[in-house]
Amino acid sequence: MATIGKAARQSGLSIETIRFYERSGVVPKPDRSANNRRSYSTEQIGRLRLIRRLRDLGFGLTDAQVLSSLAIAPNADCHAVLGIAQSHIKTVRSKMAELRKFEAALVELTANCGDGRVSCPMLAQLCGNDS
Amino acid sequence: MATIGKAARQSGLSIETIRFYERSGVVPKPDRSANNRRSYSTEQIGRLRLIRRLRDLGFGLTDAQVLSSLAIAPNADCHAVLGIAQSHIKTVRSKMAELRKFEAALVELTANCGDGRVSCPMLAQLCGNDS
DNA sequence: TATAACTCCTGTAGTTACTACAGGAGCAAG
DNA sequence: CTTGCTCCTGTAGTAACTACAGGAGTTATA
Repeated sequence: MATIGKAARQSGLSIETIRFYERSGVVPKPDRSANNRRSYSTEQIGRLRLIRRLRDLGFGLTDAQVLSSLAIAPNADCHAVLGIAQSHIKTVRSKMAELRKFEAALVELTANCGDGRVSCPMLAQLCGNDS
Repeated sequence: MATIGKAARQSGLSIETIRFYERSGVVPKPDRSANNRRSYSTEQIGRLRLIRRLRDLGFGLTDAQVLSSLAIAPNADCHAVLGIAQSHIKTVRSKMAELRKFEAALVELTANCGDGRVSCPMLAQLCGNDS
């Protein structure tokens, strides 16, 4: 059984984040030791580490909570996992598409910019009346 | 001079968003008509529309505020505009790189998933102790 | 043994960029 | 005279933390 500091070091999360996860129900409340300190088992630390990895992959906390629950279920439903993961892949791809559009527009807008003229062609173009 | 509803329709922002921009100092407070209603000039509506377009390009509100101020300055400093825009392009590109990493990892993790096995290879891999 | 340094506790407020009310008021049409 | 439209202020909620304040217990050193 480890203190929250050790759990933080071993999971890669901060102490504050672990307390926040507990407060918002992402992980179950751990036991408390005699002096009211939180006490984590290796399984619980593993769960925290899994959640950190899922977050590192861009999953939302809700997904991370569901997936980490599925991970400890004895007969984890792989199809449910796959569904969440594929939906997340779709989200990631549509965000990438959005960013690509941003980039193209920005590169075009700034193409004529900064050549020493007084008024800015980028803002001039964006100030136009047509949508 | 237009009401906030008209300003919203003409700028593409919602009424609530315009009030929020005013509250947080992104745009200056407009005049009020006799019955305490906000009253917008065409210049102010243009500024709101510019801010919406900058937001649509992914600029943060702080950048949008600075850029929309530069837009109405008589001798707008094009280099300042260019600096903000290029910094934003960098941000967009690094976010894209991050998403590409997410996508690659997710595709790999889910490659062996969902073939009817009982335990999930994706979660099994993420539960590992290394890293 | 005293004290300094460290970790832990609870609770609250701040971040970004809004969105969604609650509760009220002025104004026009039926 | 009531219904409906727009407007007003103010507050609270969203995602996922982060950063304290203020206090208490624990450990290391002088």
